[in-house]
Amino acid sequence: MRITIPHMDLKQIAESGQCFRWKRLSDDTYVIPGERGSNQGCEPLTITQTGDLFELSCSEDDWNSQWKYYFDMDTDYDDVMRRIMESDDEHAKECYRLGSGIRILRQELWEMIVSFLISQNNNISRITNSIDKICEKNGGRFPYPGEIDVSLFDDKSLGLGYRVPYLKDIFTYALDNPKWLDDLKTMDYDTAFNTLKERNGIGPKVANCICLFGLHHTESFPIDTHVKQLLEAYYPNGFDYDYYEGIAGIIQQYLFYYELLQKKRK
DNA sequence: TCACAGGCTAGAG
DNA sequence: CTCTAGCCTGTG
Repeated sequence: MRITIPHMDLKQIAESGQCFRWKRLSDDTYVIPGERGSNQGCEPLTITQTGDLFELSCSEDDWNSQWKYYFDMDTDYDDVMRRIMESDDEHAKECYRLGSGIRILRQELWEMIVSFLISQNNNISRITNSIDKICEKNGGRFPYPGEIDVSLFDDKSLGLGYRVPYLKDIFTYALDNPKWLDDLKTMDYDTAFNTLKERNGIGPKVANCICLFGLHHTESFPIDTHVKQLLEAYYPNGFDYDYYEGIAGIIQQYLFYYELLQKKRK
């Protein structure tokens, strides 16, 4: 099927660091795994972009029942644009010019927890590599609690390093506490953040990433080394979190993406 | 060789 | 409370 979608750029999303299992076929075409949580067994989606027109390999029913939600079509990105343009935040405006096609995908919570646990003190190629290999060991599907033996993480070829015990702990905990994931989904941002931080290997940065990308708490503002640097460079007097109430996390994505582009140029 | 990469933990002060 | 060494490991 075909559909026009505003404020969406596949390359920008793919490089914004929120998804680790998109397969790039070209700058305009990506394959996105279909299986996610309770939707396991669904076909992967091939999506091609031409301007704001998108060609998708799924049916209109699949779009309405699943992918439309995944691409966050129920968030008002026109309003986000307005909030930036009506501000006096010149740096945010500049970032928005380059990254206005970024959306906060509605990805599956468990996959985000595991992915961002692996992401700490790590680089993108190693993260995707580790996740790919873990999925390989599970028949190409992302493993859910109980689906795999946690001793699998000891395999050195996965390149997980010191994060191995974190992964074993979280898989064991989620299996022993089957309500945990669903409970997280009902919590407000602060409660979810603190509940996540109770787990071994989840600190403030990882917890915020899970809140933003796994629970879609768009007020969550993860601060990694890059964001820390850009805040010091562009916001010496402090970032106005209050002005961006409710959408600071989306703004963070624009700032972060811009920062990556600048660093790539060097 | 050495710093660094989408950080966290534990221990010291 | 804040601060920081050490942690796995591939990359430049």
